[in-house]
Amino acid sequence: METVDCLPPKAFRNRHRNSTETVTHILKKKGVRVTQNRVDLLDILNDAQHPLNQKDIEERLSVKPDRVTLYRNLRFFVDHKIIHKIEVNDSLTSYSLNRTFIEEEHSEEHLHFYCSVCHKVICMPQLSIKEYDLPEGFSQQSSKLIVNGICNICNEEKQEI
Amino acid sequence: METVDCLPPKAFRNRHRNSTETVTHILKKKGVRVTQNRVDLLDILNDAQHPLNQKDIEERLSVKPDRVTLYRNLRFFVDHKIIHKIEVNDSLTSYSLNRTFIEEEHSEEHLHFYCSVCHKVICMPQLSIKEYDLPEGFSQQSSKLIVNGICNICNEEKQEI
DNA sequence: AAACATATGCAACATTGTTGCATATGTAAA
DNA sequence: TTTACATATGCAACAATGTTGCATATGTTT
Repeated sequence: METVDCLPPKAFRNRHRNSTETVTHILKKKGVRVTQNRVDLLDILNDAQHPLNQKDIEERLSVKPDRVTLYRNLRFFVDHKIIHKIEVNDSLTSYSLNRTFIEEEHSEEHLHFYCSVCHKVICMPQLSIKEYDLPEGFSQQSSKLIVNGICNICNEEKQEI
Repeated sequence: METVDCLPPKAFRNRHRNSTETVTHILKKKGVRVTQNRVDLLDILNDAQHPLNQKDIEERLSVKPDRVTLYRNLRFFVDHKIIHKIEVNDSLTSYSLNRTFIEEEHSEEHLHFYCSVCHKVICMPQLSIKEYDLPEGFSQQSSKLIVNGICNICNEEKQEI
């Protein structure tokens, strides 16, 4: 079972003043090259409070690398399990830092919430995906659960109107 | 909560000799135009024992309509809730006839299994998606659960080797 | 500082989704 | 059955995203 944990634990968030340091540490630990593009990309994902899609990331990059480079680095990080890919729907894929890698602790596969109003993806590591009794002969490798709905912030705004 | 039921109930499968008749009936009941393209498309989905992707469908069509027409009709049927769209992952979308529409009965949203060996999507209407207690303020509209693994047939074949 | 493996940018192409528009076809009314 | 009209279709074209090959730039190790 693949492990996923996309929200920064509080302890972790406060411990590191300098995101770039942390991110560089991750890359070195993994034994891959530390380049500006990669550090920038991971910095952004490290700072994010929820998963970001490729556009979100591009918007936040001060120095924009070639589209292909960003694409390749995202794939590279996914392959190296440094970031986690969340396929929300046909046309939306989000990415988040895989913090289990840093924390050396494991969390179950969990639910991802997609707000149909603000289109944010919200990671809910506290909600593990429940088990299902598959029919005889079927074996499970991984699972993904996307819940569509309205998030707390958009629900509040709706009330105010 | 959207209702989904992709596998033909046995009673239903045996009742109709002529798929085209059934399919024409569906279109008429919905009050939309009955065209050859649409009947062919629904025929294929009606005959299928598991959800099909656009390529699967194209392969089975004896008379191939324009790519755009197939695309438009798939979207049209999804909008009219005649077929159900299953977004398996980034690059794979499958479609299945929405039999709840014919049967006038409802089933909960359920699990879809994706076999990583044969790449088939298998519908498991007997496994309803379990409920989750979302955090305060979040409301749920729909959900989708894709379980990746190895299906019964591919597991059997693995044993034989 | 040199040597080498790898990351990057660029050009190019593939796939899928999408729109506009002229023509063909299904359907309902005469 | 024919006519009239709304809608479905095919075609051309374009957008977004994913992907590869290759020359050049950069990082890492010695």
